[in-house]
Amino acid sequence: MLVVDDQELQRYGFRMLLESLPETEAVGEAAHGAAAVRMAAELRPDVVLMDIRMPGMDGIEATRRIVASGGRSRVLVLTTFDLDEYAHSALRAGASGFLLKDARPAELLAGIRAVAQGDAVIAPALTRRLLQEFTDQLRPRRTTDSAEDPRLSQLTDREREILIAVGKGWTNGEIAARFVLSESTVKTHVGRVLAKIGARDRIQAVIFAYDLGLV
Amino acid sequence: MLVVDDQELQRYGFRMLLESLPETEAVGEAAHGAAAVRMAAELRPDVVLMDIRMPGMDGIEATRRIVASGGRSRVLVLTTFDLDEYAHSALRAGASGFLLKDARPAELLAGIRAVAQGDAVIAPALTRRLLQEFTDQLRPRRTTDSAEDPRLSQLTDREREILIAVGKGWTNGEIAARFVLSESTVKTHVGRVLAKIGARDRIQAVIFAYDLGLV
DNA sequence: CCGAGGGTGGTACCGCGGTACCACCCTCGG
DNA sequence: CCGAGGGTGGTACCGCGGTACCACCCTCGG
Repeated sequence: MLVVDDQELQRYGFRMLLESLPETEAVGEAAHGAAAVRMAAELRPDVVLMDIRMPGMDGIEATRRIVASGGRSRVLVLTTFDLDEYAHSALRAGASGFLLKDARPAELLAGIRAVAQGDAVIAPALTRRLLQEFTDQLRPRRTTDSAEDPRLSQLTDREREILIAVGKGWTNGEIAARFVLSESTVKTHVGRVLAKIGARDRIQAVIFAYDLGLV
Repeated sequence: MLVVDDQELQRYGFRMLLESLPETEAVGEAAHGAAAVRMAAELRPDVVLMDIRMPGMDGIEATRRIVASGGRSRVLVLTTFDLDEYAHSALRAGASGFLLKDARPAELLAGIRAVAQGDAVIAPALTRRLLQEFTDQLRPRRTTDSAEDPRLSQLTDREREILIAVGKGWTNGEIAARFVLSESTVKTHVGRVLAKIGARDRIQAVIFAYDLGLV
């Protein structure tokens, strides 16, 4: 276990909390990122409690280096700020968790245990946003983009469906089969889609659909 | 608060746990998805505790409908299985949380509180995988993919150039003009590219190029 | 020196894609 | 009630895309 924070009082608080746990062995301390990276390499702690805002190398960069070093250490970022930017950066840097310092001790301890076991934890307030983004990426974008690109908003619902099908690489015949239409109808729809979005052929429609994230 | 589970004993357990909370008011119960959807519409509970495996309409579908109905109800999925499939489906269906039934009561309660407040919770064991996928999606694809996809490495330099040109939506004639080739030659190259990457037509080649980040 | 493989070019042929029309039905708002 | 617009379906026609061949040249390694 390694506690990284530039404020001594804060380190002291964590230390007290951690030493109350039966399973926690030694606790190392570091006051800034560079020291954290060095001590993580020496002590090889299971878990590193990492503050973000620190003079010199910040917690994000320190996390990146510790994770990149390939050791078994897992980093749990603890910060007073619930800013999205920080959380994102921390998670991209390879942190196994992101909690707020104002979490109750029980939550904090549960989080530490989870990270020690190889799981991950994220503060509930952040989980919602993360989930939001995640599902946004999974599900096809909706009305938001339609407003962004005037060409898309010209399309009727049916035409939009057809465009997405074209974007998936389906032939007119396949689209006809899946939508239970005649191929003529599909051709008509595709033709109108091409005209409206200003595409020369369905290939440019595919590119258009990809660029707008429809597929 | 609405508890949805096909096992009466399980519902009883949750009920006992929930009624011990000061902030919890009434608790409704449903034994299958259809009843859950109906009761959610009537009772308008803050939180719905949803089991996945149930006879008839399962928890995923019930979640989808409750969320789609636009009410204020938030769904916390509770299941004995930590299978990725379930979790993904549940989250895509719009669930605000996904916890395992074997979580300790304190975690469960914390999860319910978080969801009631509009936050989201995910079981630590799942968070790790979700994070993994999330960060995988965030980072841009680069040269690594060339090595990753064996189909790309089969292409000669010329064929790769052609593939990229196809991905830009150029016709054979345009490619011929820009590369100062005959259209026949372009056709030959395109044909070989399609064969090597296993594409039916140039449209699927375009999609292939996009998916690999070539364009 | 020779063979393999990549790059180029050609011919012949078919089919799907795309355009240009037209027509009919349904729904909905003026 | 009627007209507009969306959805559907059809015919006719052309051209590009794709396949199946074949051929020739160049480079490079055995």
